[in-house]
Amino acid sequence: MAIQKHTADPKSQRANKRKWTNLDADETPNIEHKSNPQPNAPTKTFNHHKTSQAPNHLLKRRDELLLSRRALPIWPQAEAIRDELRKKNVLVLTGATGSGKSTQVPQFLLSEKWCKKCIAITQPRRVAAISLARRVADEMGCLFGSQSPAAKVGYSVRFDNATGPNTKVKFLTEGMLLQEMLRDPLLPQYSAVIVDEVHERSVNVDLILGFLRTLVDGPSRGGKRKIPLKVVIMSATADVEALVKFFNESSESERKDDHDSEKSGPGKSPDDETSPHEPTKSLVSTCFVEGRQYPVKTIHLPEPSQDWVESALKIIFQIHLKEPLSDNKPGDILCFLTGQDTIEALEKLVNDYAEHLDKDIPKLQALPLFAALPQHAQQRIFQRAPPRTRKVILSTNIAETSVTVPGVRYVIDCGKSKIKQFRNKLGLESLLVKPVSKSAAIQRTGRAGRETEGTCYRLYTEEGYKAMDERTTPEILRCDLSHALLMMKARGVDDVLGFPFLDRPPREAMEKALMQLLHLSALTETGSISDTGLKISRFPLTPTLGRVLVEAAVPERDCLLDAIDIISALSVENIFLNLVSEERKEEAEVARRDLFRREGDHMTLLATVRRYAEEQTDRKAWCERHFVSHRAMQNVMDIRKQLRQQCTQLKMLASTNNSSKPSEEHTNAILHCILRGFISNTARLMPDGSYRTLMGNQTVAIHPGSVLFGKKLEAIVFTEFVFTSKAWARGVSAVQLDWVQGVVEEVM
DNA sequence: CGTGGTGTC
Repeated sequence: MAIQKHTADPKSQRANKRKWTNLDADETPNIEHKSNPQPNAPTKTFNHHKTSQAPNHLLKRRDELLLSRRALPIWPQAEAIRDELRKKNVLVLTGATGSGKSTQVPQFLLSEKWCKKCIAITQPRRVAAISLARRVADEMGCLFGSQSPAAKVGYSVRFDNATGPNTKVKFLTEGMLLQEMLRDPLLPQYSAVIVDEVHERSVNVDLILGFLRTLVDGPSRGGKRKIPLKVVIMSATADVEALVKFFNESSESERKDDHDSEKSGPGKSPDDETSPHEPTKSLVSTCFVEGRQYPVKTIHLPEPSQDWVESALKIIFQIHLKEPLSDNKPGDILCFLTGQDTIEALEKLVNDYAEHLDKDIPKLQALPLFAALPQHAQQRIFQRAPPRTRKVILSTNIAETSVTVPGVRYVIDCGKSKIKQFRNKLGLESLLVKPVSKSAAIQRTGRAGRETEGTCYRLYTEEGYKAMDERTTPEILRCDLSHALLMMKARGVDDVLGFPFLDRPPREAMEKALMQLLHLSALTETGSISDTGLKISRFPLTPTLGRVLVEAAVPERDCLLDAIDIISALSVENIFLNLVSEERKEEAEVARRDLFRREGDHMTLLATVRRYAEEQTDRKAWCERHFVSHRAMQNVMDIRKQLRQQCTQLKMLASTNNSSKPSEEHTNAILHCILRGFISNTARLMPDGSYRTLMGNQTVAIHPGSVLFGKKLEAIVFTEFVFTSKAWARGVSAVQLDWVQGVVEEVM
C-alpha cells in the first residue's frame, strides 16, 4: 500500500495523523477502558535501555504514551508472555485488531535475559513496518531509524534501511527477512523473530515459517544455532491448532534424529517415536488476547441479489435517509465492491441520485478507492467531509487490510472479491470474481466497529454466509510457485517436495514450477540450482524477468541497461494511466504518440523510461502531459537504481551500451532476451486472425491496453498472460516466428 | 473485436 509513502508531509498535522491509519493498536486511545497495569511492567526496560542522549521531550512523550499502553488489552499479559517464552521457544499469540500486540510484544521481550541481540518483527506491508517502528520508538522514548546511531528501534523495507548498530527492535517486511535468511540462514543477529499478521498467509510468510521451523531448536535438540531462536507467531484469527502442530512436528522429528537415528525407517508413524511413559509435551505455547472493537450489528439480505450495484445503491440511500448524521460521531459508509468498473458505476449512480435530494437532507459524497487510483484521489478518503455531508467510500478489498478508512460506521459488503488463481495446466493466471471467505467477511464487517458501534449490511443471505469457506485459500496454494521454489533452492533446500509447508501445494503445481525453472536453466537436469539460477535468485524479480536480465548481460546481447529499464517498468503497476472517457483516450493517444513503438509494448516502455529519466526540469509535469502515472514512474526509477546497483555488485554491468536511439540490431537483441525468459509466452498468428501459443496451442488475444492491440503480426512474445473475460496477452512485442522457433529448440 | 483484486524482495 503506497498511499502514505510519497505524500506524507511531516509538517502537516493531518499527515501525522494519517501515519497511524494502518496501526492495529491505539487507534482509539480516548475510549474508556479499565486499565489493569502490572506492577512489574515493561517500564523497567526504559531504565535498562535508557540512552544518555534521550532528549527530555521524548521522555515526556514516552510517559504520556504509557497511559494508553496500559489500557491495551495485551498489557496485563506481559508477564505471562515472558514466562511462556522462558519455558518454550515458540509462542502462538492470537490477538484481534486493537489488542496492541504489534507494538507491545517486542517491548515486553526486550528486558529478557535470553534477549541479548535484536528482535525482528515482520509485517506484510512497508507502511506498517515504518509506522510501527516510529510508534514503538515514541513509546520507548528514543530516536528511531537513522535519526541517531544510538536509536534502539529501526525498520528495514525495500529502498529504505533505517537501522543502526544499536537497533534492538527491527520492524521489517517479510520480503526483507527472507532476503536476510538467504544471506545468513541461521539468523545469527537475532534473539527472536516475531511474525505478525500470519493470518494473511502471504507466500512470504509461508516460506518464513518453513525456514524458521528448522531454527527454533538449540544444539541439544539438533538445531544448528548455539542459542535457540525464540519465535512468536501472531495472528488475528484463531488458527492456533495448525500452527502449534506445525512447530511441534519439527521438534518431534529432530528429537527422533537424536535418540534413535538408526532405528527410524520409512513408513513409521510419528506416534511411534514418543515414549509410552511420558506423553509428548508440546513445545509451543499459546496465548489469546482480546481485541478492542465496538459491537457491529450484521444484517443479511432475505433473498440473494444478483445486482450488487443496485442493492448497494438502495442501502446507501436507506442509511442516508434514516440514520442521523451528527458532527461529533462517525457516520460514513464503506462499501466493498469487486473492482474499478463496479466502483465507477456505483459512484455515478450515487452522485446522480444525490443531486435530487431534498435541500434539508445532508449531502452525500461518493469517493472511489482502489490501488490504481492516483495518489491525491486516494487521499480524499482521509479528508473530512464538508459540513453536513456523509462520505460514501466505494472500495475494493484494499480497505480490508491495507488502508484503514476513518469515520466509518456503516459497512456494505457485496461478499465477493477478485481472486487471482494460477492454472498449472495452462500456465496462466485467472482473475475471477469469487465469494470471499467467512474470515474476510468478518474482517469487512469489523470495519464498521472501529470508532463506535456500527452496522454491516451484507448483500447476501445468511445461508450465503454459511456456505462460504472458513478461510481464504492461502496464496501459496493458488500462485505460480517458481519464485518460491527458486528461493528454497537458493537457501539450500534440495528436496523442495519435502519442505515443511503449513499448507502443501499440490504436487502438480510444484512440478510445473520445477519444469519452468528447468526451461529457464535456473536448475540443472538433476534439479540442483545452476549458476544462472543463483544469479536470478539474487534479484528482486520473478524468475522469468530475472532470466531476461541475466540474458541481457551476456556479451552477444549486451543490452543490460535497456533490459533493466524495461524490467523495472514491468515490475510496477501500469505506468500508463487508465482513461475512462473516449475523449480523454484520444487525447492521450496523441500525447503518447512519440513514446509508442511499433515493435510493441516493451520498446514503448523503454522509450518512456528513457524520456522520463532524461527529463531534468519537471518530471511530474512531463507525466501529466503524457498521461503517465508519476507515482508508478517514481517506483520504476527506484527499482531501476536498485537493479543497476545489484548488477554492478555482481560485476554484470561491464559494458555501458546505452544508446538512446537503439539500432534495429540492438532492438533485436533486447527482444531476444525477452524471448529467453518468456519462451512459454509466445504465440503465432493463425489463418483466422487469432493467436495460438506455440507451447500449449492456447488461443490468446492481445489486450486492449497494448500498443499492438488489433494488429496482425507473424508472432508475438508477451510478459503477462491473464484470464479475465478471455485469455489476454499483456506486455506484447512483435517477433519473427523463426526467432521463437530457434529459442524453443535451444531450450526444449 | 474492448480491460488490470491486493501486497512484497
